Amino acid sequence: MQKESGATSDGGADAFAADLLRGHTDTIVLGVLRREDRYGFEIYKAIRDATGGDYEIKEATLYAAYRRLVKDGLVEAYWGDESQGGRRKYYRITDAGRAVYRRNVDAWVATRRTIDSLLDLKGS
Amino acid sequence: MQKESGATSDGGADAFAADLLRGHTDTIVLGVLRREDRYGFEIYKAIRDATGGDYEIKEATLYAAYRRLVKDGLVEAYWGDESQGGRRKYYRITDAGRAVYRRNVDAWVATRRTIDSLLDLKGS
DNA sequence: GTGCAGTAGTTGATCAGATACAGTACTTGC
DNA sequence: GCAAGTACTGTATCTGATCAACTACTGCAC
Repeated sequence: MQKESGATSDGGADAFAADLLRGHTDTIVLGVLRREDRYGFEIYKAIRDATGGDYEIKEATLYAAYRRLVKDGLVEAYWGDESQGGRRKYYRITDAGRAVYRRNVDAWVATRRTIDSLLDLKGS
Repeated sequence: MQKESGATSDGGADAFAADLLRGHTDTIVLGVLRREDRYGFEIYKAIRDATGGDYEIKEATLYAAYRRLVKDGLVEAYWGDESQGGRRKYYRITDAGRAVYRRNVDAWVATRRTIDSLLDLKGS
């Protein structure tokens, strides 16, 4: 964060730092997959669109997250129908993934409360 | 994050990952200093106590943050009265620091909203 | 029919923040 | 005297995010 905090300088309208979501990427991906299987690029677009486009998790970041999630057994990957040409790798959340997701949501709620209290923010 | 996500394994009661606050440390420190000057260890204790003790930002993390904030001109450091023995380095927030703090709080609110919507959390 | 934009996936190098670990130095209580 | 707590600092390492590049296919405009 604070890449732009040259304090007196800096060009004002900084599209808010993506670093602020750091650590939550895995949970966000699990959250998207919780409803239905999706392929990588689709998840990328879903996240980008869900935030009105002013925010995106970079592709490289997401593909790294997929690798991590597969390695940890939280999601499973399988290739989609390639007859149409463009290959698509789909991801499916596992039971272990759902369990971790629930725990991470709880952790997020706790984190949110912690930061809010440290910044003296009560409601929105 | 997810250091403990051995999925099927892992010992359950993981005190929530400090990594989740990653990127917010500077803002939290500025938030503490916004009211009055404090010395390093005092800020550490304030954060630790404010979260009921189940969470802490490690000393090394905070001292690294202080260095960063001073370097960026967001806080100023000065040595306290050493006649009493124990040396204490106090930190004072600058005008630039207050400006960055306000911007970062806005960024945090936006981030919070973004994650909430991605995780389908409406209220608390 | 070539080039370009968009879709889709992937990798290697690098950066920065958080942490572990280790250390210095002083104070207080036993 | 010595252990525990206060207070500050530096170095090394880990990890997640990002950049920059790459492969490969599709569809469209020129």
